[in-house]
Amino acid sequence: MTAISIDEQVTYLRKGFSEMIREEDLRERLKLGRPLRVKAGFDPTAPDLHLGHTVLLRKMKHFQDLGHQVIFLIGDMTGLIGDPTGRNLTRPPLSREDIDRNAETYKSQVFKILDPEKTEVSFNSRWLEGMKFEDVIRLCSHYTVARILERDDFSKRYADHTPISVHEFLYPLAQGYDSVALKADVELGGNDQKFNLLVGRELQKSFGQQPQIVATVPLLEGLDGVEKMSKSKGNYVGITESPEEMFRKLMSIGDDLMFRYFELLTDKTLIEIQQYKKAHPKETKMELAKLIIADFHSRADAERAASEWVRVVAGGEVPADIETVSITEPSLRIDKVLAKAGIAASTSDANRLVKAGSVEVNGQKITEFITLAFPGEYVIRAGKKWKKVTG
RNA sequence: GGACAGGUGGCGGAGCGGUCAAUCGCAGCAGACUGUAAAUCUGCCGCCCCUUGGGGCUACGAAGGUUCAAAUCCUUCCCUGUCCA
Repeated sequence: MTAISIDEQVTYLRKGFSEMIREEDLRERLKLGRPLRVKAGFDPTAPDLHLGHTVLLRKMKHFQDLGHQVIFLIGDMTGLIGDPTGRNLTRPPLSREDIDRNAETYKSQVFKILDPEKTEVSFNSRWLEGMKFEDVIRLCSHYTVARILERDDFSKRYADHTPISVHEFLYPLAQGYDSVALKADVELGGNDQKFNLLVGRELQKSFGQQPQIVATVPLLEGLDGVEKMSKSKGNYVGITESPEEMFRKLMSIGDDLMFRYFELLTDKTLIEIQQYKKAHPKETKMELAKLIIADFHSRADAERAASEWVRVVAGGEVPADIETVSITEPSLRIDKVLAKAGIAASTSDANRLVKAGSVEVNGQKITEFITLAFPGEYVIRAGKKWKKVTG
């Protein structure tokens, strides 16, 4: 990897970024011939990583492929503030316990993509926690309110009369200071992080360092194809999910979105993706799902998930891995069973499902409030939810 | 510190003493359709009880109060925004 030319390195790294500030700087930095310190910060809000995170992780991996040092920074301290990016409301701050637990989850998951040998895991509380109020004031003096307000979500919220708490202004400064503390050469982040990343450049200059190169990846749209993929929106595919679950979720995306996923989540070239556009959309989508799943499980798992999907969703047959719920009562009316098994949110909800004629017991559609006797075993379905109930 | 405006279901947003579990839009769920999805159409969309239609309970920032009756009126408090200082 060391023999590779600067041009080749830049070409390899540039692919997949939506913006790089500035490519000339990266070129210069690479000429130093030492491993670059490549930082990417993660807010410890998501207990599980999802495909949206992997767009960035894949780029981090590319730096590692070229021998650079990646710093996986967990923003445990800034998590206490709550990143205002992309929010039109103030985020609720996380508790210390939440943050610690989430951070551990991160660590256990990122190495599905990153090379542990070339990854340094760091926490920004290491330097932020010890700062005195005086230090904070001094840090704040490096930046002006007008410049902070340049950030579009702040100015939008301000214009919309949506509250902005003063502490939220500290977020970009803290994140920028992380780059100073880490002496970062490069910082990677999502498009929405551009402002914060640029603050890092400014602060590094203030602190007498060479400003970091900033590179941003596009934000991955969630399964709905509209909002960005996020845990809280529920439109995500978690990287620890089962192959079957991933398959089902990926097959539910819109046709346009699948090409976007090909581009950002697989190693297929743009030319190959063009070819896919001519193929059958369903077959293509299945291929996409298999490719993605193979990254986190195995090719065999992916194939298995595919055939399971064909059997269950296309064929309407009973899924292989349905959850079993046990009932202790000697007999229970169907609406109670639905609620108890988690198929319906409440018995009222179960009521509606029965009346809507969407409940099946052992393959038979039911229209009346039958009572199930236990001990016994029933396979119950309503919509896409299946449960096996025993007692 | 002062003056004004406002806080309604996951979100947006009606209602302004009874007919309000609360119009409507979005989101969500289910059914039909299909190449999976989307789109479209239909139904549902607080909780509990009996049930193909009813009954009860809890809700409209919080707490009190007026009234036969309040999301709707009064008081205090909390929160948000705007303008002035």
